[in-house]
Amino acid sequence: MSNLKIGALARQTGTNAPTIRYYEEIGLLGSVGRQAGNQRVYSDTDVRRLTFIRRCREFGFSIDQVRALVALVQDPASSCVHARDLAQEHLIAVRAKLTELKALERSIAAFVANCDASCAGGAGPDCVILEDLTKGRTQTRNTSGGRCSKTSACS
Amino acid sequence: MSNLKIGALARQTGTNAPTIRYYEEIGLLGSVGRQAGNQRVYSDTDVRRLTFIRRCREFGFSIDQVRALVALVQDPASSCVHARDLAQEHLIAVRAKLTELKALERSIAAFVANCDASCAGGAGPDCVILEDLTKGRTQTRNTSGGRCSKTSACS
DNA sequence: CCTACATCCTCAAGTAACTTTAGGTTCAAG
DNA sequence: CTTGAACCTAAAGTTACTTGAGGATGTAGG
Repeated sequence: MSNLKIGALARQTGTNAPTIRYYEEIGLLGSVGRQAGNQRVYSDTDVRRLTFIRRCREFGFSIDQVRALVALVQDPASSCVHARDLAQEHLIAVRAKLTELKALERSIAAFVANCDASCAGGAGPDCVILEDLTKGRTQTRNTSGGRCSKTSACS
Repeated sequence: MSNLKIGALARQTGTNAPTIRYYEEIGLLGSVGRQAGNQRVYSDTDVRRLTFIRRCREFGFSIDQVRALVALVQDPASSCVHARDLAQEHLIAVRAKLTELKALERSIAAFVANCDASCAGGAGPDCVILEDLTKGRTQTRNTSGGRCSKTSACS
């Protein structure tokens, strides 16, 4: 019953105002009340609903998944076990992404380390590290055999 | 000098043919030769270049960053230290994302665990776990106090 | 040589989840 | 009563592609 305008709702939920309008447009927020001057008015219910939506989005759920979750919360006949299952499914995806990202982190770190070790100041076209990228996986290479090393720069 | 057609190049580099055409369109692949019948022909140089691009993309570099890296490799006056710096910058972003994702994983896992512990079979609207999502951070709650628990389902 | 059929071509539109821009109205303060 | 912040709608832009339509070309078998 706080009767917020869109700016206040935006601040309370950490959402941009256009995003809030967008959520309304795609039917995530249901119908919203209006003031005399056609400006949107939001209630506590709306605050809770948008908070829920934002949290789900932070959790990495897609808009469609959030739509399902919102329906779930609204529907008296639904079971929260369903929500659990959605979350479980999503957890698996997150863990896969996590694994990928870890591998990525190692690769880039290795790339940077290789640059530091064997390619300081070398020229682009002859750089052995850049060359690696055009071939197989970037991997730790022996620092001594490079064409451009600290002791023999290639430019 | 292998004179590949787009399909072969696609297979060799793990790229869809339309994506290759798209890269050409946005200027990532430069100008490509054509056969008599107007079909694209690719050389070993193209294979290397596309491989480089794909690897960079796998590394999570944006198209614009890849464009910079490609220019870097092409430019005889450039230094590979520049590439290192781009990578270093990207590494920081990846690590930030990694941290976020780890927190996310913990949150979702906690959510699922909470569901299992205190909300099995409960109805959506009354589910304390779903309710959590509309409030503060999801956190470990005491399993005994929930309104819908294994021993007292709420539907 | 002719017929399938795979592969290629271009151009246009679709995708997710918003953000940005343009041009105009309304509200709150002084 | 005026000024400036906040609001409104509608449309286009963003990223990195993917998908689809409709037609041309290349190749293998008969």
